[in-house]
Amino acid sequence: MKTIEELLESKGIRVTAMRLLIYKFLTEKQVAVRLSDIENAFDKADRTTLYRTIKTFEEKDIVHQIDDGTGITKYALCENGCTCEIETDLHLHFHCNNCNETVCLTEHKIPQIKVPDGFVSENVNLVVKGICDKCSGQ
Amino acid sequence: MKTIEELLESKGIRVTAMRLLIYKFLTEKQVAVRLSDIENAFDKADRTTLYRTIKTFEEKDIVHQIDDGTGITKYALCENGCTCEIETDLHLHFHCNNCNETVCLTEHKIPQIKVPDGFVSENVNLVVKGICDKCSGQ
DNA sequence: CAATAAATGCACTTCCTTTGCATTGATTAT
DNA sequence: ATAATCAATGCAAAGGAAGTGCATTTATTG
Repeated sequence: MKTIEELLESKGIRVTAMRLLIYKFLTEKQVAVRLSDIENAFDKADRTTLYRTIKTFEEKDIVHQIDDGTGITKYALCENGCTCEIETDLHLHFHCNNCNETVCLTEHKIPQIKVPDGFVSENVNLVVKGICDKCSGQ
Repeated sequence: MKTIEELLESKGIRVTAMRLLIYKFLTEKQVAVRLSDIENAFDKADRTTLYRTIKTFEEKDIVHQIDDGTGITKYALCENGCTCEIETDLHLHFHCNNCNETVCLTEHKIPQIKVPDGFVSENVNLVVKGICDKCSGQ
């Protein structure tokens, strides 16, 4: 089990207090977060720093973007064996229409999608919408 | 084969010159269009009109929204037997990473997606990304 | 033809994203 | 250690897209 410091270094980015905090914040969140969520969690920090930190994380394959159809980009660390950094990996995300939260369903893989002749599939983005386990359990 | 006028009337919206032009523009386009694409095509018209026209079309199930991951909402008429107006219909869109265009693959249906216990699937948004037939053929 | 309602146009606002530039902080070489 | 260098941060502002309020025009109905 790597420390966060070791992980950041292994990805080739410098370890800073801000980056450690943001990484820790992401690990604690069980859902995909918007930039504004991070802003609210770190009042002191400038949004530009948060924005650029997330962008750096994204470039270094520490987080991945999620477009869940709300129109606002969300980000998530993938925890258990998710290989989002691989171009051909099959993402699967669930967006709850009730609580408006989006989660990574890393254990549920996407079946192979067939495309017409001439089309080359490189990546698949799949967002299932509905009611999440927390909301349906009520 | 209905005329555009008849189609609009059957959907319960008034026929106006602007709406006919926009509808015609959409039928001629083989790809999903952004609002700004329509703006560029109709310099004279105000963007609010175009915006509201598209919204009206959307409400009346004439066009449907596509979220292809570019962060910009796109719209498309679905031509052959697409039943996008049905909530549970399985949309499938292809986004080309080369020419940046998004097309409706109406003939290719999405397989059933399994979600974990407690989750209720209501809708699925699937975007396959890669190289489209036009770009791969070169 | 008058009254009513919808469609259009203009102005403005808001939200999110992105960039430029100065400043601070950390790293490397002398 | 100290200077030089480069990355990280903070502040300000710009840009783009989406959405709203209100006045005006256009079409429909009585």
